[in-house]
This record gives sequence, structure tokens and C-alpha cells, in this order.
Amino acid sequence: MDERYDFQKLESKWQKRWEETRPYGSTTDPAKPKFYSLAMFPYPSGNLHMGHVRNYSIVDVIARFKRMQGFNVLHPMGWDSFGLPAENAAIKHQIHPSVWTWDNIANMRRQLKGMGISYDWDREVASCHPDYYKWTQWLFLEFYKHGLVYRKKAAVNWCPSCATVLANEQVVDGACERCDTPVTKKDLEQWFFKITDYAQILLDDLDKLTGWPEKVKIMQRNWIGRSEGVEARFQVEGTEDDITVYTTRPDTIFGVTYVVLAPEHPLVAKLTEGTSYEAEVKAFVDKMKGLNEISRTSTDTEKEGMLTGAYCVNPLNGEHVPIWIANYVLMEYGTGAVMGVPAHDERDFAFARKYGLKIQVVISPNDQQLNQHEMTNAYTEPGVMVNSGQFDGIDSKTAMVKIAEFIEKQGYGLRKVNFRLRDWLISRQRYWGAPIPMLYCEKCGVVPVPEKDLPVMLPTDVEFKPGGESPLKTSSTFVEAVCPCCGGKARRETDTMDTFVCSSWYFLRYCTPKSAEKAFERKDTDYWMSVDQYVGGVEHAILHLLYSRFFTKALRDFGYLNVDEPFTNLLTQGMVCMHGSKMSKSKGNVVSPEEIINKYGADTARLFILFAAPPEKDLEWSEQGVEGSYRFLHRVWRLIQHYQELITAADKKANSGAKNAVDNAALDDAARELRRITHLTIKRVTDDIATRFNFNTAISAIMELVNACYAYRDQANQNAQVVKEAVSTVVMLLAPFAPHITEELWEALGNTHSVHLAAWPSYDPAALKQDEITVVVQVNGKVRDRLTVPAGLEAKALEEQALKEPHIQPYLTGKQVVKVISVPGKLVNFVVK
RNA sequence: GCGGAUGUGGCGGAAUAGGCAGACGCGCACGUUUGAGGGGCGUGUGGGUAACACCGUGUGGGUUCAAGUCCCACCGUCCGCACCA
Repeated sequence: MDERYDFQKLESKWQKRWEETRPYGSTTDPAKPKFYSLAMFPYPSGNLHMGHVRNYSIVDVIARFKRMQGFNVLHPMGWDSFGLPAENAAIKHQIHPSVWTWDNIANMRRQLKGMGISYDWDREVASCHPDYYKWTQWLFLEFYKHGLVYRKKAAVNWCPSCATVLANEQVVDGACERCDTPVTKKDLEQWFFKITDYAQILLDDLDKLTGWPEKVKIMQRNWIGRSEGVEARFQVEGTEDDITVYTTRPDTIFGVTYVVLAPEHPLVAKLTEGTSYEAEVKAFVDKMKGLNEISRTSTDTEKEGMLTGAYCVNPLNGEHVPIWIANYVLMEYGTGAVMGVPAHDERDFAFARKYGLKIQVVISPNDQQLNQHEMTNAYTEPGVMVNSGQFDGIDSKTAMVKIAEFIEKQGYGLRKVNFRLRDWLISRQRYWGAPIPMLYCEKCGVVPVPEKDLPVMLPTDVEFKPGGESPLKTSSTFVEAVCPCCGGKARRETDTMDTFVCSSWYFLRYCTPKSAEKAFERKDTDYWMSVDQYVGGVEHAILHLLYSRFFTKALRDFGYLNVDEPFTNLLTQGMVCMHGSKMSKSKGNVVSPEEIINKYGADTARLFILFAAPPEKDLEWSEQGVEGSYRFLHRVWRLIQHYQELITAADKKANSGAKNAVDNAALDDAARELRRITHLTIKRVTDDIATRFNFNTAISAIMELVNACYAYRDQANQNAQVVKEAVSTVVMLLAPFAPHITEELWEALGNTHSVHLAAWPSYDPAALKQDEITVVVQVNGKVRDRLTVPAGLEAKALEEQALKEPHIQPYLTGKQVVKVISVPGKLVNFVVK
């Protein structure tokens, strides 16, 4: 081996070797136990950042560890390569999105290879490649066939200056991020995925996901937002119309003193038409429509409302109550109309106080009487029903059920389950996305593109201009099409799909990356799915993870999959920070992975990032810490260098017939201790990786073993076998973390096969046994002495021996021992008075 | 406001089932090697004290022979969600 640890030479040597010998290849083989490890595939922005390095290092440790444990490991990589940045680059630099994207992919692939991640590169996919988006389109059609895709008019964020729809993320403080123009709502015909059909099952099955962080499951539960309540009809006075309100508190319905409609509610115009309220109400509605959702629906926003002049009737008590409109009622949720019960709802209370509306108490706390004039807050707790006709006197929780039943029985309304989850709007007025495979024929209407015509290719004759409309509309070769039904003229859909559609099934494509016949082959997905370990940032807790679950469940229902959850175990990694905040260009605290790798090597970069914090916690970047990892690898290098001669000599002797097995009893104390630490380290590192993902403590354990190997250098009669076992163990345990240097050292130790295909070591329990151990002697819970005793010493004997210890006598003399706790192998505690 | 996470030396972090707080690393100090520097090797390093005593895991209570760990009540920081009727 080289004198010096020349990481550059050695890392490129092994990367080249891996390219040639493909030790990380994977094939479907039902005879072998499989392990599917996956990092969320990246958007090819151009360069890896530290978050990527962390993400992929974590997954690589798991993949390499499982591979050494004998699993058939699938560890693929690909590119989430459609999306807006490519289009912006096209406009800014007049470079085609495709060119920009593929250049970025090439660069990031090079950077990834420089990290030495054990990907099966034969399975690489890119969502912007026609071979991939053909199947994204096919899936769209499958969902359409099964009634899970529909088209409707929806209000979207609209920038009047750019004449385009904006994603919510592109709306900054209510204005367009590019031109600062205030964003408005616009009604547009859009394609939707009917994810709400799966709301209940997506919610229920969260309980199955025992390998997911509780935090992510809670976020999904809240996002789905199931609530049980009642829809009740209030007749509008003097008309045939009625208003259906949704409430989760039917027990408060006798306390309704007004009803509120969302400004967008279809009845608003009708109720006020031709009345003295018309002009004012219209002005209010227009004002609300001009506001974006964020400022409109913030809790901080002052509640604003206006009387419509119309009245409606509470079906339960016949009360006539005024109809208002207000900013805080949302058309998108429930029925767009709510009943106002100021006595028992905080919002209603604030609204009623502001506009001088009546407050009617219908639930009384068990121990006091509420006075509507003296209340400073709504009373939202359960209590006893009052002023509620036949329901008076019963407790409100019971009344909740009884009133709901009564409403149904009387035909006033129905019980209803509502979800906050909305259908998924997937239309984007963009170029760089998968074209939606639909046609509009004057005669036949909306017609899906036949499967044989897929993919609908993105055209190249398009222009990228700032502020223009969707570039696809400018391509006549794209827009003009033939109707597959009647052969007549048809117009092609020019919207593309949200990139989240592409990323909702990529983990399936990895199982069958090259198939020209199918999106994925059943035999492959049956074997590889579900993903055994998925790792990514918590920012995907809702959208990507929910959409992928939806896709998996739908495809299972269509009969294409035999699993109904895509990701068995999920790890959400923490952020990479510097000076206490997340590394970001805007904060100016980014460290380039490529520079670090050039300066210290990939092994050092990986080791540091895994050592500095447990994976799910935020990590504070420290160049000094990186240097520490760098030093450690040098230290390992020199350790093997130091012992190489001893080991080689012993190997020669072994080959000439000397005995090879280690007899623990025959070892001297120092050798036995080194062997004990070796096996203890195997146990600790295996546990840390397999059950806890605590790579930081796994690495510290390896460091301790290295320190022990160093300490052994001073021994007079060194046992070559024990040394060989110790340093070989160091190399094997370190292999998942630092794959290049360990490969080199493994070779130096005389091995001819890759360390990454070596069997993960197992520990010998007999080697862990100690003859003597240290126990603690306490007096009243305070440590007063330590005692070396034979390992198996029982409680009583331990107590007797401890009692004789001279060091603790001062604490016992003149006192009375009232109690003794003796825990064998741990401690003795004398309780004295 | 609601939900979640989190709080331990100068710093990153350990302590896996209630049993020696501070593993491992960084930093710092000293010694040694070297012509010097760097690097290596080694020793020390929570506060406090001459040495003990003693104090120490955000704060205040509690349970226990024993609490970073369990219970109760607070406080700070970070991250989600945010008028969902």
C-alpha cells in the first residue's frame, strides 16, 4: 500500500473499478431476500448541495450495510427533471429547457459518482425523458378510465401582468414573484385527480405505517382534515331558496343568531339583486375577490362582514335570523355557508361583538349560569343544554347526537363527513412538463389520446418569451391534431401535468426501468415493492408522500400492484445548517460539496456528515469537524500500515499449516481485551445501524476500536490473529461510511474481493465476557467508591464485599444502615440515617 | 391560537429498560517527536476548591434507595398548520 493516504488517486481508482465490475447491480430474484432503499430523487438544479450529500450518504450506508448482510439490494437514482426553473432559464438565457436540464443532469451525475454512492446506474430514470413521460401519460389515462380524472372550472392564482397561472409557492406576499404584480384569482378549466375519493383510506391506512415518523403522519392527518358534522337547510324568508350550512356542532343550533355566506356563494347576488344592499354588497364581494387567499384567510385578518338584507329561518326553533356575508367564510370548504353561534364559537363571538349581533346561550357550564351580556369569550366546552326546546337539560355531548338524528328525521338536513383535502389540480400552463394526453374535437368533445399514440411528445418549435402565454399554444404542429374517433379536426390540450404527478410513481419505474411495453412489470414490482427504507426531507411530508400513497392505492385497485402503501419505512432527515440556519444562497452560508470533496475527499465528506448528528436532526456544518474526520481516516490508514507486516507474516505462517482459530482462554489479558472490544464494537455498530440509524454513535464506536488498536501497539507479545481480526473489523465496519479507503485497505490486508460484498461480521458472545467488572458503591445515592469484583458476583456477596470497603467507612461510621440496594453487575447503594 | 420537535461542558453531540452524566469528536492546555513550522504520538480538560466538601442536564415542584431519563406546572428556541365552521 501507498505510504500516504492519497484520497484523490484512490477514490478515482475505486470509482473506475466499480464502473467496470458493477458490484451494485441488482436483478429481480425471488429466491433472495430483497431490500429496496431509496432517496427522494432530486430536481436537477445543476449542482449537488449539502442536503443532497447528506440524504444520499444516509441511504448509501443503509444500502451497503444491507448488501453486506446478504440482501439483494435495489438502490437506484434518477431525476425529477420537469419543472419551472428550466423554463425560466430558457427565457433568461435563451437556452432550451431540455438542453439546460440534460446539462445539469450530466453534471450532477458526475458529482454523484464522485461521492461513491452505490447506485445501480443501469436503472437511472429521468421524468423528462419521453420513455418515462410516455408512462406518466399512460397513467393519466388509466386514472381517467377509472373515473379518477375530471375537468372543471377552478379559481387559480393569476398574474395579470405575466398573463399566467402561478403556483402557490410563486405567490410572495400576495404578489407575483417575478414582476411584483398583485396576484388575483381567475376561473379556469383545469384537470383534477380525484384524490378525495381516497381521503378516508389515506387517513385510515396511516395507522398501518408504523415505520413512519409520527410527525409526518400527524401532518397528513391534519391535511386530510376529516370532520363529522351535519348539513342543515335554512329556508330563505319569502323565497323558494334555502341555504345549507355545515356544522360540527349541531348541539349549538338553537343558538344561531345569524347565518354567513362566503362572498363567492352563488346566492349572494340573487339575495341582494334589486335591493338597497346590492351595490354595497357587490363592492364588498369584488374587494374580497381581489385579495389573495393568504391575506384573506389569515387568523390575523380582521373579521369583516356585511348584511345582505335577507333573512332565513332556523328550522329547529323557527327563529328569523339575518343573512350576512363575511371574509372568514370559505367557499371551498363545506357548503360555503355557516351558522353563527356567537355564544359558543370564538370566531362568531368576535364577529357578533363587532357588528352588535345577538348572543344566545344554549349550553351552560355545569356549575354556573352564563350571561350573554357579560360574556367576554365564547363558551366552547361541553355543558348542559338550555334554551333548546325539547333538548333542555341533557348534556351537550348527548344532544349533539340527538339533534343530528332529529334533523335527519325531520328532513331538515343530513349528517355529513367533510374533508379539508381538495382534489388535486394537475394542470399547468407550462411547457416543461408531461403533456396531458387529451384532445378536444368539435364533434366528439373531450377525447383521450389512444394508448398507441403515446407519448404525446413535447414539440421543439416553441418560443420562450417573458410574459407570454403557455409556449405550447404557439406550436401549431402540436396544437393541431386529428380526432381518433371521427378523424376530424381536433385541438390538443396545451396544459402539462404538475411535476408531482411524475414523482408519484418513479419508485415503480425503478423496478422495471427499461420496459418499452409497460410502465412497470408485475413480476418486478411484486418482488421489489414496497420501498423498505425511504429517506428525504420533511418538506415532502404532505404533497409528494400523499400523492405517492394515492397513486399506489389507486394502482392497487386497478389491479396493477399488490401493495397498497409505497413506503414501509420513512426517515425524514434534518437540514444542513451553518451559523444556526439552513444553508441557502440567500443567507450566503452555503458550502459547496464539490469543493469539500476536492479538498478532503468523498470519504471524509461522507464520514463527517454522518458523524456530526443523528440523521433526523439538523446538522451544524463545521470545517473543523470535517478536518477531524479527515484526520481519523489518516489515522486508520496508518493503523493498517503499522500492522501490515505483522499480519502478512502471520498469514504466511497460517498457510504453512499453523492453527487459525482463536482460543479466547489462551490469550493474554491485553489480547483478550482487544478481542473483547472488537466484538463489542461489532455488536454496537450493527445495532446502531440496523435498529436506530444512529450513524454518529456507530462511527464513535469504530473510533474507539481504532484507539484500542493503537493502544495495543505497546504490547510486548502481539497476537497477530487478534490484531488481524481487529483491524479487519475496523475496515468492514467502516466500509458503508467510507467506501473508497476501506476498499483500498481491504486489499492491503490481502483480500481479493470487494469489501462491499464481504459478509458483515457477527460478534462472538463468548468474546464479550469479562472476568472482572467494576461496580459502583453509593451511600445515600452518591458515588463514594468503585469496586472491582468477579463478573458473576451475586447481590448478597456484592453487598458484603462493598461493606468492607475502607473508602466508604467514613460515610457509615456513627450512622445506621437502614436499607441496602444491591444490583449485581451495577452497584451497591447503602441508605444510612 | 393549534400541533410537533427541542433544551446536557467553550462547540457538535453520547448516555439503547430509572443505576458512575458528559462516550466519541472539535477546540484548548501541556508534554514528546522535529532544525523550525505543520503533522504525528501521548496526557489533561463540566464548574468549584490548596485539597476536600459541594454544585451541576432550561425553570419550579413531585415520585424513588437512585431522575438527563418517570409525573405535574412553567419558560425559551426551532419547525409545521393557520378563520376548515
